Formats: sequence, structure tokens, C-alpha cells
Amino acid sequence: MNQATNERSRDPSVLILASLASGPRHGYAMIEDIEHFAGVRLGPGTLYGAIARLEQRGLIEPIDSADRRRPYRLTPAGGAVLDTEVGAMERVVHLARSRLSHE
Amino acid sequence: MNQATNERSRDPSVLILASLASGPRHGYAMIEDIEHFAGVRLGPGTLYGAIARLEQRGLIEPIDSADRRRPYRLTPAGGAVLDTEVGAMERVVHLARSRLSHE
DNA sequence: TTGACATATTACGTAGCGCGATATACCGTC
DNA sequence: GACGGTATATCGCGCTACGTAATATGTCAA
Repeated sequence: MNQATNERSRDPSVLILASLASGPRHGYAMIEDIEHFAGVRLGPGTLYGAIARLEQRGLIEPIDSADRRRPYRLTPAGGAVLDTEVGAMERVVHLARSRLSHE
Repeated sequence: MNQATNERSRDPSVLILASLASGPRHGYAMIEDIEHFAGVRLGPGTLYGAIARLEQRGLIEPIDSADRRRPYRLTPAGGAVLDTEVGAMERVVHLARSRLSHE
């Protein structure tokens, strides 16, 4: 049984990249950061799954830490992808906005 | 073998809603409209699958036509959802932009 | 010590995407 | 009118990522 009244567009990967755009963070901190700026609280599976995929794609990378936290940071490639993504979203946003308004 | 170098954020459902925001359209016309404004050409399975789900959720509805085309239009609920979605995307876009720039 | 919280890992079911193959109707052209 | 191409939609299927929940483990305060 999943969510039924579900609104899309909280694409975990983009949210993670956006979260890391302000500096390195570990998973749990991302959860809270994302919750603040996007109003979505990602579950652990969702988050760490997405993190693993992003790391595999070379868009984020872990940095060492003393404690058991696993901080990550954006790679240059990750920054570029985020930038591209954001540009694409922006275009859709503007088009939808103009279509919605002049209707 | 699926897409590997895949960039997310071309969420078919949002694209369809955005396409219909300028007036009724049938599936095939959406494919081309979306290709123009988003640069993505959705495959038939992707498109008609998403259309069916949107209809089930009451966000779009079919209108009658003489020929074999099946035009759809946004329902009020669909317009509202699109508006909300777009607002959410916009917030993420702005945040990511500001984080990317001042870094 | 105990209990609450922070943090991460794993397992699993499921939905939606992406692709390809297949219909069928329509249109022009010879 | 037959033929080939395009417009338009349907179906089936694999696969991935999402979502949820259960579990581990470390940390800190009382």
C-alpha cells in the first residue's frame, strides 16, 4: 500500500544534490535539511539508496570523518548535473506558469 | 539495458500536465509538444501509461472527438496539482541556484 | 544502567518508467 | 483502388528506484 494522493517532483536525487550544494553533509543531516527547504522527509531507504546511486554515478563523493557519520560532498560533475537539472526544471516551471496564467 | 547516463527531472506526469495547460491535446500531440518545450521525446508506453494514471487520479479527463484521437484536458484538480507542483519545483530551483552561486 | 536520540544498513514489495512490438486508421500518390 | 508511409494508440515486459519498515550501532544524558 503506497501513497495514493501523491504529488511527484520531490525527486530524491535532485534534492540531495541541492542539499549538498551548500557544503558537505552526512545523510541524516540531509534528511533534515531537505525537510526544511522542500517540506519532504525522506525515509532512510529512499535517502541512502539515492546516495549510493549518486556516488556510483560520480556526482557526490564521501569525505572522511572521525565518528560514524558519512559526510558527502558534491563533485564537479555533480555540480554540473545539478545546474543542468535546475535549468531544465526552470524551463518547465516558466512554461507551465505562463500557460496556467494566460488561460 | 536501460539509460545509464540518465538525468532525472523529466517526470512524465508533470510534463503532461504542463502540456495540457495550454489547452486540450491528444497523446501524440503531447509527445511533440513536450519534445518542443522540454527536449524530451516520451515513448508511447511512458506517455500513455502516465496518461492513464493521471486520468485515474482525476487530474485530466478525456473529451469526445470524431476521429480515433483521444484528446484530454486538465481538470480543475489537475490545474491545482500542476500549480502546486510548479511552486515546489520553483522553490527547489531558487534554493539550488542560490546555493550554487554563492559557493 | 537505562533509555532516548542520532545515524546508518538491509530487505522487500511495488509502481512507474523506458523500450519495443503491434495494431489500426488516415492520407497521398501512382 | 492498391500501396506505402505516417499519425495515433495499445500491450507486454524488464528493471530500477522509490517507499516503508525493521534492525543495528553508537552517543549522550539522567
